[in-house]
Amino acid sequence: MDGSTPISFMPSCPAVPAGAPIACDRCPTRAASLCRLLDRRDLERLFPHGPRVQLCRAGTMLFRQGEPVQSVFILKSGWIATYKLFENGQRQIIRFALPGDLLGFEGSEAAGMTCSAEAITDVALCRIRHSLFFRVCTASPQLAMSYAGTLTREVLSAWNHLGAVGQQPALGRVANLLLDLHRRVTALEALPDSAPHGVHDGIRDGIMDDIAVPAVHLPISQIHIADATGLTSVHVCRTLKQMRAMDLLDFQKGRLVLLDPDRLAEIAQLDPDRPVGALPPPAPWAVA
Amino acid sequence: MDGSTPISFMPSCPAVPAGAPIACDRCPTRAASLCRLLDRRDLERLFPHGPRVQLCRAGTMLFRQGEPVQSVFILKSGWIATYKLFENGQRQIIRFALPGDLLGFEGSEAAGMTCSAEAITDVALCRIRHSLFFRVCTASPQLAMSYAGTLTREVLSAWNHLGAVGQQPALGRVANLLLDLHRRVTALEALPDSAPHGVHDGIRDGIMDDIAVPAVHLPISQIHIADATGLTSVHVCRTLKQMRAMDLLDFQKGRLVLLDPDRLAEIAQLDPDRPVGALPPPAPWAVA
DNA sequence: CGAAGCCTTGATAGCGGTCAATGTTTGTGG
DNA sequence: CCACAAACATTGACCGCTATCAAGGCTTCG
Repeated sequence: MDGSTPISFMPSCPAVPAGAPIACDRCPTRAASLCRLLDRRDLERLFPHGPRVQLCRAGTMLFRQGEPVQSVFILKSGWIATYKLFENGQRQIIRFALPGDLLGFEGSEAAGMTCSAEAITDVALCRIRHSLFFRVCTASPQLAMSYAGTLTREVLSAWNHLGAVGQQPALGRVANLLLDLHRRVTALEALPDSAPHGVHDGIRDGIMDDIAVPAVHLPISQIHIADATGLTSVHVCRTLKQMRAMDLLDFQKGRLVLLDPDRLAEIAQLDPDRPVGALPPPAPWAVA
Repeated sequence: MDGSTPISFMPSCPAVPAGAPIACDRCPTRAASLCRLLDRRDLERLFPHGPRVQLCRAGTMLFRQGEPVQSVFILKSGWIATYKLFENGQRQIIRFALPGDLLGFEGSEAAGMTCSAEAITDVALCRIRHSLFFRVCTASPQLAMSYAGTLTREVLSAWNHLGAVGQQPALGRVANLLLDLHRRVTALEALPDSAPHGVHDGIRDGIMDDIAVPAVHLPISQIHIADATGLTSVHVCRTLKQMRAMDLLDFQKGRLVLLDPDRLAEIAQLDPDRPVGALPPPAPWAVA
């Protein structure tokens, strides 16, 4: 591969013009511990010609259920949904990937990819061939354990999701999902050099609280919520209406405002905080 | 720690009398790739005084939701269920751990354990302190990647489970679960030196098939199935009855017979095969 | 301005939950 | 060996949460 050759593996994915390569310590978001742990040697092995970023438009399929395993992706900006399709035409959204998250490990040699991935917004991501990624991981225990940490967080998240979908009524499921997304978006925005993905308005509401209630932007529709929670969009609409009436939260046009976080947390029964960026200590070079 | 000191971290867990320590390459089951990859040096670090096995009675809690993270367990024999409890008293079984499976990574420093684990049958397991486990993994990239492989399989399993619970009706959920367990038990029994955990009867049924239909033993109740699938035990009972009437499968008193695997697979829409023991190439010493 | 996609709302129906009673199995102690 | 209790399985009656169907409104975009 030549450093000046633009990568283009999908028609609707215009490659970034191969100019100044975007180094990973200039990563717009550092949510993924991977980003924190990749040292220069790792980087050189992963990106022999400098890391490059691909851009994809909203709606692009990054991979499809059943395809052979090929690449892992580090999401740099934008949102991606992974989901399973069923024969009756329904789909289950498995997870929402946010900037810093890792994708492409949702398969095995034997079975191929078990999910499809679709860009919800325009996205930018780094693509790494599986073979290369695993070779580098195998050579760097720190990186391997960082990868393991990422996987662990995905498992915990999946189990939380499973608990909500399996045992909670509509109200709890929606609360669980929105609270989780809110937490993640907020954590992203708190990162030092993050691009402003969310809208902070500092709205004050009727609640007798001395702190402003911030609104965050979630680029998802009620249909996404429905497919993620195992409900129908019609019922999600009714549930959101109910939550508004209960002064729990307000979600309209992608604007989420938590009106009563405490009561919401009780309803959602979300796992306690999993700090997004705090788990592994940052590598020495990343501290500077 | 002295090699002759029996480990006893739970009242109802009689420690194995410290006799000949059970080496990991004598592992009764080798489902976990971890077991395959642990080389002698790893073993010595993990078990400075020789690996030992603890026995626990059915019903023992191995860890509880909210507890601080302490130990990792490699299950040697028996079944364990991990689950989340909700405030309304319901529980969601997250997964069934079978011999060879790894437990104890279901938490983080920040949040503690996010699940509880209870022995369904009498079990035997190796306990490893977290700090030690991660130290050894960090020192051995192969082991770290093996750990990552285990985590990946857990993620894929969780996502499959999530898809079933989120989008499939009762029939599909039960089919999905039983098919998955059947596959795993069968894979275990196929291992060279596995203890006979299942009952092979080679029953021939009305189906015009030239191979006998084997029955496997699943040590779970309809209540377990209900808690895992997000149904009630009453409805699981009805669903099993229906499946019997449809000549799909027969599950009674822990005896599972698949009568029509093809139709079942279609109903379950389970992910394609994830070979349990086949993923990582066995370490050289394990081949002998 | 028309089309497409999403949101909203109402009416109706069904899957699966709840409640309750009974049967079956297993284990324990007399 | 029997009595009894506990846990699980089974069945029926009834109900509620959520799906389905359908129609109309709102935005966005070409």
